Amino acid sequence: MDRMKDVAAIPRPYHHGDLRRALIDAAVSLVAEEQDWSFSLREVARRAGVSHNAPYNHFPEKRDLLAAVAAVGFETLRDGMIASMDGITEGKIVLAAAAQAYVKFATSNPALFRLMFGPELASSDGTRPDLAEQAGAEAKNVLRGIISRGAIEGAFAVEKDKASIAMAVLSTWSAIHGLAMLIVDGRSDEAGSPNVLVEGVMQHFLDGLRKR
Amino acid sequence: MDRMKDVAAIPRPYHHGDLRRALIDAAVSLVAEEQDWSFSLREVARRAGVSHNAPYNHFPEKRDLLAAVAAVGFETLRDGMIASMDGITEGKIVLAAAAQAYVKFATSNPALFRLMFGPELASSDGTRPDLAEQAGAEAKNVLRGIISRGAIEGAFAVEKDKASIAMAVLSTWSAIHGLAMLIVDGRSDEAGSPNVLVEGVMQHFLDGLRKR
DNA sequence: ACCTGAACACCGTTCAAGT
DNA sequence: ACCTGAACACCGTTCAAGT
Repeated sequence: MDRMKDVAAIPRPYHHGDLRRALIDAAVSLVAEEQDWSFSLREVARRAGVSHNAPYNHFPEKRDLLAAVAAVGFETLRDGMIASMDGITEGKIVLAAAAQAYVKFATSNPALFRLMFGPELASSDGTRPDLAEQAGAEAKNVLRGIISRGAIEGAFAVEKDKASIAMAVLSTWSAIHGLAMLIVDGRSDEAGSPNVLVEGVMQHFLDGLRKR
Repeated sequence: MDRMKDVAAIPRPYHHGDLRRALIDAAVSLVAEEQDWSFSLREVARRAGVSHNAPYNHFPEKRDLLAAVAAVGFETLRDGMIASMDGITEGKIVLAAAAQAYVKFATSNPALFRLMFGPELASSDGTRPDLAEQAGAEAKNVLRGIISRGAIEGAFAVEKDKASIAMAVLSTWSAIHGLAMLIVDGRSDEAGSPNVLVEGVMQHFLDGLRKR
């Protein structure tokens, strides 16, 4: 993520070495700094030290640059989830770890998280750039892997058929994603650190809000 | 500049009758039409038939107009939830009905829903305009009411103390809100209508993903 | 192929002035 | 108190031209 140093050292030729990369890096920084992606494309170009429409050689529209930023975010999110599961075998604990990583990512990168799931990436015709579409599926796939394995090993009360697993994945993702969103949006005014809240939600989710 | 011939022979007076209301109405329509709130304040003014900076007499910034739009949305959401519960007494069914209303609102007004929970309403100093802050608490309060009553009546396995109920409310809200967001964002590619998905999630949530 | 500079049609916001 | 018009400093995007 920090490959900006070597670029600055070299005297800039007419053709930027890797402008595409530099633009994405600048945009990622701007999202983090301003907690927002309302910055102008011209500002991104300024940061990269190029003219205000050099970006158009690499991204047809501002939206496409944002999609590339989102893709970086999805990679980081997926990597974080996978790393959090390392060495854990028990189904529910793997799930809890992944949930913690998910919410941790969201609270650490609130604006990026919102951008990743926002509508800004959709084009006018409703389609999403491939980059973001594909990248977005990855976090879900990690959850799917956990649920599938849990179902097969009997850790969860989920049938092994595809539809049941898909529904269980959606339910699980909803709970985690909703919590992350509410925290990021400042709508969770309960006391307690994110970790505690994740624990609480996963507890309710795994045990159910049923009467015993 | 184009002082149009008054169609209905009603000469528009220098002072608009209720410009504030007209601006909010125009903005609500624009959010629905464009599925987006990137429209300009000038466009809103045009729709209301006033000069491009008449709005500043009623809203210090564009953001404040959007906050008023969000507040309208929160009222509608709350009303929908309350109406859906009408006549139902059994705890879990009340909860399911409210969840359906919540997701129904989101899928019927995707852009408005996103605006309501988005960061666009927060002012630069991080505070949210009172309008949206207060309105946003209402949907949550409806859920709190359901959970509280369910806890007292023993419908849910939730302790009656304040902290337990607060946590249960957050868990429930997370599951419903997350599902709504994922559907609205087009990230739920499971087959099935929203209603079926809500049912599935509530089922998992109430029964728990535990091994029986 | 990649980048620049001028140009176009917009914005949000401010300000002095009108009613 | 509420509204207007001109003005300012911006945008995103297009285009012809440079390397």
